[in-house]
Amino acid sequence: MQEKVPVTGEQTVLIGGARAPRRPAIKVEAFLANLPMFSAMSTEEIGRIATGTHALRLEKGERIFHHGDPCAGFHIVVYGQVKLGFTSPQGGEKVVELVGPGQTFGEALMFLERPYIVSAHALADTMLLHVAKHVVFDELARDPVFARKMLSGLALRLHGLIRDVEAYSLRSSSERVIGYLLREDADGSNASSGPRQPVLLLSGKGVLASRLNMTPEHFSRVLHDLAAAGLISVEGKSVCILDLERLRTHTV
Amino acid sequence: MQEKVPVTGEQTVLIGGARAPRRPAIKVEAFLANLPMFSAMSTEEIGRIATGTHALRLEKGERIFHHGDPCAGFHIVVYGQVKLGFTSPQGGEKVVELVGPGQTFGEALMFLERPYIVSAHALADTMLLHVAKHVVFDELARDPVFARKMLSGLALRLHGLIRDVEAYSLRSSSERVIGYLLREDADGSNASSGPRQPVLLLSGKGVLASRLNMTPEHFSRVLHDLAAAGLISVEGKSVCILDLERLRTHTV
DNA sequence: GCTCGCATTTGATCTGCCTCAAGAAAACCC
DNA sequence: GGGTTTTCTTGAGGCAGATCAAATGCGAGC
Repeated sequence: MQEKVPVTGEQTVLIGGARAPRRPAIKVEAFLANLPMFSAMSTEEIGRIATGTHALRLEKGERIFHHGDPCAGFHIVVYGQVKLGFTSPQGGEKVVELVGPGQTFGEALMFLERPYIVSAHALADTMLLHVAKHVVFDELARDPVFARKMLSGLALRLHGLIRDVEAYSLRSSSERVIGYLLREDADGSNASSGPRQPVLLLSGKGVLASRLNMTPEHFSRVLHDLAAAGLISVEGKSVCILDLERLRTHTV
Repeated sequence: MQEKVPVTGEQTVLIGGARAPRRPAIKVEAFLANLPMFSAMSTEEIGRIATGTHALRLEKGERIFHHGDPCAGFHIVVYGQVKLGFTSPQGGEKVVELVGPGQTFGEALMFLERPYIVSAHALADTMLLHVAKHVVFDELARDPVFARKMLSGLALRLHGLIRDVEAYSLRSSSERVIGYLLREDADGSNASSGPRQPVLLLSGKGVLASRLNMTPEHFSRVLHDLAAAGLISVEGKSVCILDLERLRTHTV
């Protein structure tokens, strides 16, 4: 079950609970203040947000919310990983988004009086902060800068989703895999110089395959083919890009 | 070429231009004030928005903006129809969205400092209002209610896009067609009672097929099959739903 | 280390949808 | 109105990727 930890004032939350000393503690205010969304806020404002925030700790596999649940606020990942996805009537699942530390999810739905259309599960032991709708709305009414950041946030999400739609509709599955690898590669420590670092696949290949809209079998084959063509090498969750240029221009 | 009509103060714009008397005239302020987005605004505020608004008239097929163009504001459709889509390097096109009268497009991109990723074309003779970014931003800084509406608007768009992703990834093409017909049917005059009105397909079947992520050929076949099953009847752009219940539960 | 359960790979086959091609029907345009 | 262009339909065949099934690898718990 989810463990709810109400957080007010300057309270410190021990990540993982007070009796597990190896897990680090965080100050909710400090954590919030470091997110882009809240970065321009005064201590006082952050304090007000923290008032409506509580921590959630989830074990691997636990459900955060489900298709049809009402939305009472949005979530921030402190550590761990969350998958958002829908389930088809026939039992199939499609992962829409993977959310990692420092990222948020569920903001958009706060503004629509509708239940969730996707469900969220923890893919690993995960800590979340849940920020209640009403403190967000209060702050939006008070702070135009915050409103602007919120708008940028949603716009960015929209942009990503449109890119996904593009990928799903006019790219082949190997192109989607390549696109994913290149993006992860660029996001990682391979900004420009030095020896190439391998790309670490976050989460299992099955989940990733679903995120890329293909079956695990097909994903495995695509990876195999790219390796056979000498473009990458795969070792467990670690993928080395052997020939960036050829990978970029690879067809079929 | 596009015809730009700067609009300030209480100016009246003759839709279609002053020398085409059969086309109705609109007052920009009045038109803006009737949009949900601006509905709560005072006359003064609407006036400020109108300051940054100009009218555009386009002929069928004309391009409004293109992949890569910078974004200077957002558009509102007064009459006509606009398609948003991307073009693949291999020449293929995918329609992401069809936008009709009273609807807006391009708001999201105002908040990202990035060029358009889709292009927009008029599918019919179309009149648009273009609202410049800066008047929107000024108003956002001044009016939290407007900010809230803008956020709702983006959230709604996001919601629709997620539904599309769901449809693309775990529905078959006939299910997408059925979903489209049912949605159009519900949006139209068939709220609940009376004899069933036929659904009018907006825009050509080719465009619609692309919107639903399938080839025109396949779309034609699906329509044919549904008609053969006695669920609908098709006559040009007019589709009659003969058996709503069976259509809802139709498989394959 | 060993065993169990799950994730991943590999192989064989199937199918939904696309492609190409050609005919029919509208829509457009002097 | 009649010819031209565009859109829509119909047919035949092909392919990317799904499905089903089985083998293999691998980490967690003991």
